[in-house]
Amino acid sequence: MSPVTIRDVATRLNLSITTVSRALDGYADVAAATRARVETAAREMGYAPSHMARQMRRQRTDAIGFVIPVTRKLEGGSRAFADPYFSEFIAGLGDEATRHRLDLLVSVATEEDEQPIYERWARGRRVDGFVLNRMRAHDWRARFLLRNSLPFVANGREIGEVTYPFIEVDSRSGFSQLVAHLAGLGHRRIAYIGGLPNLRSQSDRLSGYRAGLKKAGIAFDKRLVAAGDLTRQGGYLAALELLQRAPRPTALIGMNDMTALGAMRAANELGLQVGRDVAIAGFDGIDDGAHASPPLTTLIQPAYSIARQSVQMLVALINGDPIVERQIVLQPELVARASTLGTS
Amino acid sequence: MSPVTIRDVATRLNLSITTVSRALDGYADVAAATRARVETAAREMGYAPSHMARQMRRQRTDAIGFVIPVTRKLEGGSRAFADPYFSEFIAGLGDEATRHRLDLLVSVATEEDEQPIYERWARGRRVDGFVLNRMRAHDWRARFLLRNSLPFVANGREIGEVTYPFIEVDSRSGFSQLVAHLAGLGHRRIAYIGGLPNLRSQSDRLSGYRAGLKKAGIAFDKRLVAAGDLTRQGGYLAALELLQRAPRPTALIGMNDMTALGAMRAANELGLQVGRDVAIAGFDGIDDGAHASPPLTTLIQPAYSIARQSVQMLVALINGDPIVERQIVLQPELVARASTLGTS
DNA sequence: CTGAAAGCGCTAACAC
DNA sequence: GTGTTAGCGCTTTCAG
Repeated sequence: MSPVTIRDVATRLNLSITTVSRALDGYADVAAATRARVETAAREMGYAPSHMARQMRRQRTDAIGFVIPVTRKLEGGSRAFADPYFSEFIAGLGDEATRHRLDLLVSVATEEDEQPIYERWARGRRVDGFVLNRMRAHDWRARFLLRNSLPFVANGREIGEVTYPFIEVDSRSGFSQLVAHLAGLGHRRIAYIGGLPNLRSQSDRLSGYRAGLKKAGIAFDKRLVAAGDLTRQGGYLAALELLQRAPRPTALIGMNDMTALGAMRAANELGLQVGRDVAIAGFDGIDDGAHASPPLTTLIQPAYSIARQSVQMLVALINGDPIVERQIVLQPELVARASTLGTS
Repeated sequence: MSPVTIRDVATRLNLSITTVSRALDGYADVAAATRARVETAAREMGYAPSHMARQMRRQRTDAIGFVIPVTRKLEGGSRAFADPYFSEFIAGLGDEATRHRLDLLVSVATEEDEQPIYERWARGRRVDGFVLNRMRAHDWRARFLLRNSLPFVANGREIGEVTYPFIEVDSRSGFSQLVAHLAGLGHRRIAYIGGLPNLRSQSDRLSGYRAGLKKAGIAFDKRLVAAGDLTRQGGYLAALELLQRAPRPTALIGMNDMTALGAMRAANELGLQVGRDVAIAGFDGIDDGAHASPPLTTLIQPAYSIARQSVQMLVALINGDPIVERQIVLQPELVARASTLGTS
């Protein structure tokens, strides 16, 4: 059963394919009666325009691309994006893409093996545009796409002045707030578990942390800063070490929620009760944090709606429509829960 | 900077586009010298074949489609696939697709709004094949794709004899094992929190549960069966109710890990210590279970490798290659952890 | 209001 | 070994 083409419909109606095409596309210059006939026939014959032919003709793919970043492969070569932040993000991309009748192409890659994917999609003009996530301090992807004049929207941005459109969460101010929150609860030894040093957000968050300390009149102590890798495991390991130092930190901030959840686990294993013996907070606002025991204090960044907005901007970019705001900075929302408040 | 086409390369070299095409595709009947010239020129000019044109000509999209199932929308219209099982699954699909130089098209949909997506992809011939997940007892998708002769691989299968290729985890035997495990630990009042009744896996798992009870000489009590919806929240609510009944069940089995994790939360809130006061177990083997406190006893189903195998089968199907095993049934692996063993 | 014709960029028969 | 040609299925001028 080979698929029915526009030509089949035209033949059966003794019309030209032109007319069929226009009738179906809702052009005004088609007789109402003709349009009706065409529509009926098309439905009966199960005709749907070939996407390939259409995109070939219009030089548009009607697809956007997103490469899901993963920190590292798991044992056995397996590779999951363990961070639910991306689940929400993808749901947002998918929903908004569908609203614009766009398809979403995804791939999963570490920083090491992402390049071939971007090249394949870009050079083969597989997608009309990209959404970029987890921007690095210096990010070849932005330069590459700019050079190939492919539209993209970044979540976060590189260091320095930047002309491309982005949506960013002001994590500097967020972490400063978080420190203030903890200092307000009486904490003085507040540790920080960061991430990969080349991430833009790493420097932002760390500097927010330092700014918060300063404001609270607490001296920065670099021994209270540990490196994670944005995963639960990374947070776990870093916290395990931090919490066995003397004097022990009384509060721990994870660069993201997964890190903080890992830290909670470490605390548990060391027999410390989170919220009472040690305060722990994260950043992202993922569901798992809200459902952890105790529930995790965090800064919420609205992944779902950021994703949707990103797609909206991208669509405008692709269509050459004017964009109201090209560079958006959102404020994260501090949600204090039992992991720092101690009440359960 | 309009993209460079095969014609540009041909013109510059005074060759026909045919020769260029063949040189680049590695055909044997091209002079070595010519091939070298072509390759150099192509590289210099930054030529890459247009994917659109190529797929148009070959009548292949080189893409496969996967619709991520979500149980329901979250508040505010947001819609995340909260189940990390799918993160792993997608990573598997993505990796294997890449290995075959295929792209992965994804969308996120509830059972109510999935249909337009399948139709769009199928009718517009947007993908070469599909991977289906969370099969229902009666699943229109299988029938639809069969009717449109579009290749697909199912994870799980409908009720009754089925001719299409699938990969399935024998959850019936898994749940029977799980009950045996709990009965072996002395439990007699073992509750079960299920899912949506139309899911094939629901009936399988429930019947595995009943088989396990029977083997252990425990009478089935329908008051010990509650309905969840595969989400943490669903498990939480169901467990809350079950655990307040008298006599209280001493063990709880969740249809999947998310359900079990929700149940753990409910137990916590009721002041019950999981592993000591109540045993809880799930199914899936997601990372969150391993990292929960206490770690969750579960049946592991290898999402990542199932996904990869599915893609392999799909590729064979698409290419018309012979398939060694069309219908694969895997055994889940029981991993007993502290949530049932009580040791911490 | 409708139709003929030109291509989008590529591949694959089929000649030479 | 290389070139000519005919499309893949559609949209879009441009004529009628």
